[in-house]
Amino acid sequence: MKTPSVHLVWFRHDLRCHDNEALHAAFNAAAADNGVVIAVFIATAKSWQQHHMAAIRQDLLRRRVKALESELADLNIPLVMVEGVDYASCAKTIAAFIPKGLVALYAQREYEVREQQRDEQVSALLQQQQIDCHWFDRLCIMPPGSVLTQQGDVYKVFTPFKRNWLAKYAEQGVHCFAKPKPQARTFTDLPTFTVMQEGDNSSSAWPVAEAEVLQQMRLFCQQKVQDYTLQRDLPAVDGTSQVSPYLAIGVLSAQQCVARLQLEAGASIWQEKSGAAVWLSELIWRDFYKHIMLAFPKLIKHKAFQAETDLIQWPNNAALFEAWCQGKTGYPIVDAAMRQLNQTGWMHNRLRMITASFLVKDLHIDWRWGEQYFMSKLIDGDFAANNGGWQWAASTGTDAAPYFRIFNPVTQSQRFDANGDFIRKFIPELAAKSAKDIHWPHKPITPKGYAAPVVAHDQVRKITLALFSAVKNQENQHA
DNA sequence: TGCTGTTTCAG
DNA sequence: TGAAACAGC
Repeated sequence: MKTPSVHLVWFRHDLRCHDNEALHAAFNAAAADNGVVIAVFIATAKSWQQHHMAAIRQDLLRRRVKALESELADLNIPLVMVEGVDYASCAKTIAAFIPKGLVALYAQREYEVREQQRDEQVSALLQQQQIDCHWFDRLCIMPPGSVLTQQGDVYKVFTPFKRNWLAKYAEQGVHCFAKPKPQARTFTDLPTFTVMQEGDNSSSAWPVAEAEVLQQMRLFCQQKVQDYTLQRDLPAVDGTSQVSPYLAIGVLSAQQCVARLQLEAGASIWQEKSGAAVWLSELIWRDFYKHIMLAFPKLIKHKAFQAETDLIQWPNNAALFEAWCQGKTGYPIVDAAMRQLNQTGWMHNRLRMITASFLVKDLHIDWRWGEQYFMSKLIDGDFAANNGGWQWAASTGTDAAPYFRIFNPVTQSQRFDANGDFIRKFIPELAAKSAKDIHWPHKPITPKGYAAPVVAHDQVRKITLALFSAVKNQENQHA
């Protein structure tokens, strides 16, 4: 019997069967030439380590790949799970793996520098052997390059980007690809390979079955999104979608989120400040930061978008950094937030802004220290979103908060955790404090077991203003 | 999705 | 007296 043509889907950050364009295209091609579809995932622990990927995120990834294996098996697609090394060796791994009859590879494109290099190497290698590569731009809702100013430039400011994005969306909507039907034949003549290792199960609180994840997103769109505008800011309330870990590894696509939102919320997505519009806005931020990252590779090298802010000499006091990491700064909302991160691998977005502002503008520590720490702990750690968020908070980014926007951690705490419920949950030392006193528990004295404030906010904020205005003035003089 | 110090004005 | 508005950082 003749060897069938083989179509290989390479799963990376699109670990799903629904709305997977690469998988969909491979199916169509196999149907056309009477071939078969197979799939591969390559674990690259060394690269993940280099990128400071959190252990809990690595575990989520490995658990998800195992679940994907059985979901693909229902479609008669074998998923080969290889324990590789790093991005640089992926071409070698694939070369060693190439099955008999392979005619094409299908994958979703990624925009970080090393990921692009990896894909170029794989492209070159397969081209030598007359194997086609098909790359798909499905990581963003609107692919990079499709949302540009009238001059053809990449937007550097979010609001006009969003306006243009929404106009495109109004015009063309979003398309989702159906989950393929099981293929009639399957391919069993797989090469030998190093089997992927299991994770440490640290992410077990997060389900990984595709159906369950989809259901969570749908329930959010049905039941919670209408209250999102206000509820999303309260860390004590379960008012956010909680889909970020799944978007980060592609159990869900952002397109699926928008399509479902449209279905449930209808025209209210066009209504300013409706929950649907605000949640959609968050998804547009996700696109915005990815577009910016691709257009400005210096961001991947951890350079500040606003170059002059890299002239600031951050004191980088190691003891203060340690206090921040451990949640022992003496500022309850900051400490509760950091403990939530350390204990659960996730932090509420409002708290990400507060803790980031505090690290940079109260403790005077380089935002890159915080960026890396977040990556090393977050289950949803995504370079573009994390870097974008940090540069926004640190006032070094494109369309960032102005440098003089310095959060007062006590005011923020009073406003967004008014009863102190969130603080009490993560700081048992303060459990007895009243709603009034819990935000600043140091009067008349700091409770036993809780940290004294490591800095005085009203003093350090003035130093921040001076640090920034010095480099801004320098900039003006050069100009 | 800012804070702070100051001014203004109704009551 | 305190809410609201405002300007500057």
